[in-house]
Amino acid sequence: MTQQQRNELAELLYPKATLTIQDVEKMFPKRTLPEGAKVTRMAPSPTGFVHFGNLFPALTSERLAHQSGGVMMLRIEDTDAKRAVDGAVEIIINSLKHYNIIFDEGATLGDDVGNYGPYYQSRRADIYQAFAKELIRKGQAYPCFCTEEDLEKIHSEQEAKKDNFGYYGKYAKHRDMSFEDIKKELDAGKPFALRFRSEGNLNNKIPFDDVVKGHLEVTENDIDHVLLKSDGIPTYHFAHAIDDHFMGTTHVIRGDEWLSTLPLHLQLFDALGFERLKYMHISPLMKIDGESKRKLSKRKDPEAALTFYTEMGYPVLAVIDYVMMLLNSNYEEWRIQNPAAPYTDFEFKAENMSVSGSLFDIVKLNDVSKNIVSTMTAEQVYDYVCEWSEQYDKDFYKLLISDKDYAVRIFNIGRGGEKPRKDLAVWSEAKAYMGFFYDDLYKITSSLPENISKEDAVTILESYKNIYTPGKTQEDWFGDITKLATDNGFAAKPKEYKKNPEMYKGHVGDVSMILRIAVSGRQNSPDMYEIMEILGKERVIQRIDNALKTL
RNA sequence: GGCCCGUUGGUCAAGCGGUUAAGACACCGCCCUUUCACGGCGGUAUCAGGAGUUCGAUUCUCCUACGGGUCACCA
Repeated sequence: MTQQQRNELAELLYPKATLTIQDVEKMFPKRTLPEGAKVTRMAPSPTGFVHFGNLFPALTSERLAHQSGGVMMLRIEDTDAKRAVDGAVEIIINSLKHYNIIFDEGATLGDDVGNYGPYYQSRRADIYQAFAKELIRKGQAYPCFCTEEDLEKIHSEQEAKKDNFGYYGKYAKHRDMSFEDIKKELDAGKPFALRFRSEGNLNNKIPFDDVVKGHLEVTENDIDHVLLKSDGIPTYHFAHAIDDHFMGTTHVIRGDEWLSTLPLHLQLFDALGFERLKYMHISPLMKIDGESKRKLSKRKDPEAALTFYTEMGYPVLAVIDYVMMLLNSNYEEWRIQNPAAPYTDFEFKAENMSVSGSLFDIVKLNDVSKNIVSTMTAEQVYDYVCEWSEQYDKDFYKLLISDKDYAVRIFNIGRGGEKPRKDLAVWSEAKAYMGFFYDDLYKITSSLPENISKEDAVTILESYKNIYTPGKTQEDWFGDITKLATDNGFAAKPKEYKKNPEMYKGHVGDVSMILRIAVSGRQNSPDMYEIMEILGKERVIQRIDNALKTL
């Protein structure tokens, strides 16, 4: 084909695309940012599902951009109309916002924000086509008239011959069509896709330095990938090259499933005359499934959905901390030294990122969460539990807001000080933890331990009713219980009992247990003294009476 | 199958030629303790295998095994 014909072909193929590359260059001036500022982006397709794994590149992008005085963009990759879901963009923005990931630029629920838009790829067709035409003129792209069936046939032929899959070499039948033949197909109204004319060779390796993975050696790409689909909309690869170039992205942060198409992307940047960008490929989050590991799956694993964490009531900061720990190996150490510092104080470094994929460990998440919750004030915990229950447990919510002071006092048990209680990991556990404080939820669910007779229990409860006086110091309060123990043949200290078990019915702990079961309805509870102080005399007596009837 | 990446205790991992191979979670034991939780102390447990380079390999090279990813007009 002559240069003349190629020029003509470009017009023939995309007659409506009048934008030139000079126009595009004028549309997107270079960014002026401080030295070292990173420009990152999140580029989801609008499928309406935000995966837990999406948090990894998202948080990485956010931290790197914002801690360097850079910019983080949201670009919607809606080039595949089949996959688009209504309301998906809203879900993406809101879910990420929930995890403190806020975009400086890009798609919003209203108008785009920023000077490098549109940030919806479906609205950038003319931009892509300007470059497509340029590639056609340079002989680096050509139309392919294969139908879906044609491509399937090629695929099965390759399967049979055990050849590599793809549109390349002898399988690329439209690669060298003459101008006249192309014209004939076009005149016949045949749809076409625009393919990249790859000069790559499988025998050549491309050395490449990934910011996370380090030095890699990838094989050149020899497949003539589709650049523009038959509807004139680009594939991801072509859009990625053009958008990230003109939007001024400095670091492309994405999952490492993209590593295999990296050679194509590099090729495209070269062909378009763009300077190559820095890439950070992040390993996927894995999950153990029987004997083997696999990617955390949207279909099989409920914890893959971001909504799972909201429903369970994981504190946002706990989830962020857990992700940060997996992302940067020294984050956990930093957190131990700075238990209450905001995570944004931590210096996030690409070189501390893990090269291989890690297993999702919900037990660890729970531990992280307990630590986070233990640093909160009672008031904060109250607010979070209210926020959660308003949505997921309305009855409990009503109880909580009916008397805020009461609830805050409950959450305050064991809180603050050097060694705070670490009991709550998720808000959904709150009800089981402290529900018994509310008469509606109080119920004796535990029977007496075997070593305590019913008679003793009755005697002790009856006597305690007469003794109990609120407002004492904890010391005096416990003195009463100790006396009750010794008066009834129980040892004052567990150690005395252990020394001479035959001399006693039990020890003071057993006496406490009787009261605990009566007052809280169960064998485990936070500090009894504080519980009684919060419940107040009337409720305590009521419950003892109830226990007397029930036991 | 081709191509690419990876492999330190059950999990997350530090390590970047010479270490008693950190730390955290989990587990077990002891201590503290009126229950639970917390906390303290201690313990079990790891360099996938094989060659090579080296005075010396967890660290470097190669091979094997295993695991993962990917091979669309999806992103």
